[in-house]
Amino acid sequence: MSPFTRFAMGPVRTRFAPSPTGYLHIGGVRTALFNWLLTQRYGGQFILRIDDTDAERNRTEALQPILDGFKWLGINWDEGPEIGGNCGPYFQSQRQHLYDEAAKRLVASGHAYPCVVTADELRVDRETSEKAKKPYIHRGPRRDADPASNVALLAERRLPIRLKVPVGTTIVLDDLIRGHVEWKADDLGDPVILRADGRALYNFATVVDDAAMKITHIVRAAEHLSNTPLQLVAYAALGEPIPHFAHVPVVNEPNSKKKLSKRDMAKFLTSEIRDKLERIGWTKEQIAARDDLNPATVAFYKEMGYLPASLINYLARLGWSMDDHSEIIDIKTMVANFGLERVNSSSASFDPDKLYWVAGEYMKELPLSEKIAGCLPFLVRAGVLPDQPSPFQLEQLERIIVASGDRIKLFSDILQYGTPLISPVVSYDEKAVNKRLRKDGVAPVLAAFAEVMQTMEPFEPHALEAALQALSLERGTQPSLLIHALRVACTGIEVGPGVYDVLGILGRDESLRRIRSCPAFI
RNA sequence: GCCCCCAUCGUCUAGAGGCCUAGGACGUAGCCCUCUCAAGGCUAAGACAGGGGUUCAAAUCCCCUUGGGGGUACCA
Repeated sequence: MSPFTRFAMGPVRTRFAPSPTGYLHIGGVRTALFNWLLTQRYGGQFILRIDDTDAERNRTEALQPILDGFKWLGINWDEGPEIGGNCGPYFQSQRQHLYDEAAKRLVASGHAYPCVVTADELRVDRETSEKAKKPYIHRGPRRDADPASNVALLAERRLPIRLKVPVGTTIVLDDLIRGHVEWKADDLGDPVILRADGRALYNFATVVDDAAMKITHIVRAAEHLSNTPLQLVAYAALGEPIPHFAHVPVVNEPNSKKKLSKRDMAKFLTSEIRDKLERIGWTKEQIAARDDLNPATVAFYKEMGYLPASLINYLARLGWSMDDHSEIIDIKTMVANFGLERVNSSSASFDPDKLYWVAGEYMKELPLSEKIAGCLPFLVRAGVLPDQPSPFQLEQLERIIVASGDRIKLFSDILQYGTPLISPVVSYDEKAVNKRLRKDGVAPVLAAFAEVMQTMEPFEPHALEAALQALSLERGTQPSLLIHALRVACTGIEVGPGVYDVLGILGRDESLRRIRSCPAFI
């Protein structure tokens, strides 16, 4: 029976189990996305379960940024933090009793046994094997003891519990992405599933929880493939049905075959990225105060003004394809076509350039009102506009955004195009001034055009263009001479929207003021 | 060391034995459009890791090598 037949027979239940680390990692969210897409496609539930068993590394406040990241992206969960569900609690730290109970049950049934070997003895054994260049496979002395005596032993001493790997067998997995994989049980040591203090180990807790939560499809990063045989043994010992597994390829660093790791995220906060953040209004102190502001996290893209749908689109295409040509795939189409059978099995490098392009494609389609709403906070943060802009300022912003057109790919791009028009020119680009203003013949024609502007009616782009063409013809100069001079005079820079739009947005008085005080005349 | 996974342009991918002188996309370069920058149009460079098989035929199947990754924990 194909796994896809089984999808139709009951709801698909998938889960994502992040640790509360304070940020949502790009690689993690991609895995979560595949889980979510699967449930959207086949109908089912996506569950968020918080893996907070590692007490030292966990802060409760560190969960919020993760939930915020999912919310921003529109990846909603059907069960989990904030909303609960029938299989709670959804925090592993609150489920210890379940792991404890399950482990004891396995001892009683002879599938597990208490470990009487001390950590020191284990270390010595391991080193001995290593010296002999032999793999170390641990089998504890109580392994073959009578289950009842093991139970009795546990009643008097607190000991770690190990799972019995069935010797002589072959453990097989038919992974939905990797295909058929097998391991010889004899290559695997008996793993500890419960520490002496009762805390469960990952490989056991995850199985107990996935079984209890009736997870049908375990879609997780490929780095967990090696954990799977042990987990399969645990399922069998527990007498639980084995879910489908799909190991998705990991996300690599840009232009690299190295995994995009949580551990060395700091290195992604390059000076270039710092500059970018500062340019959009972040102070050095604010950047330093947030360790999640770097390109390996979802929060970074939110702060840079990426449209969430564009990140989803990019991440889905990283490792998955719909067909041989589609790049921009809206969420509805994605859901309707998503399937594990078109997820690649090799790892993929994260490409910021392509993401930027995707972001631009989405921005092109965004309705004007949403563009304005999205850009505004960036201008406010940078101090270009007040918290409560006047109707005039809002109208001006709208005209700037319209005039900027496809130049705005990220909301933060408004700063590059909007600031020179909203704020007074504080500095002129030296190169632009030399090239466009301090040039023979520019000053007189600029002055003459200012005269025309003074009285022309109406003061709007079409009329301005006609007037400029007429003046250029009359004086025998190239229109472009005046056009370029005007842009630099009015904005200080050489790039930006069409110059007639620039003048129209500034208005007659402001345009004249800027022209008359520009470096062409001093 | 041992076990497992992966391998097509710089990057993301298409390709399930003949449709492949390997297709698309991002990026790069050039040209066109043009008041600059974007956007758009056109063009170019650019890949089957290597070696053996199997087959009339291999990017596609098998084996080996190489390279990358993961595991080998009382981490997750």
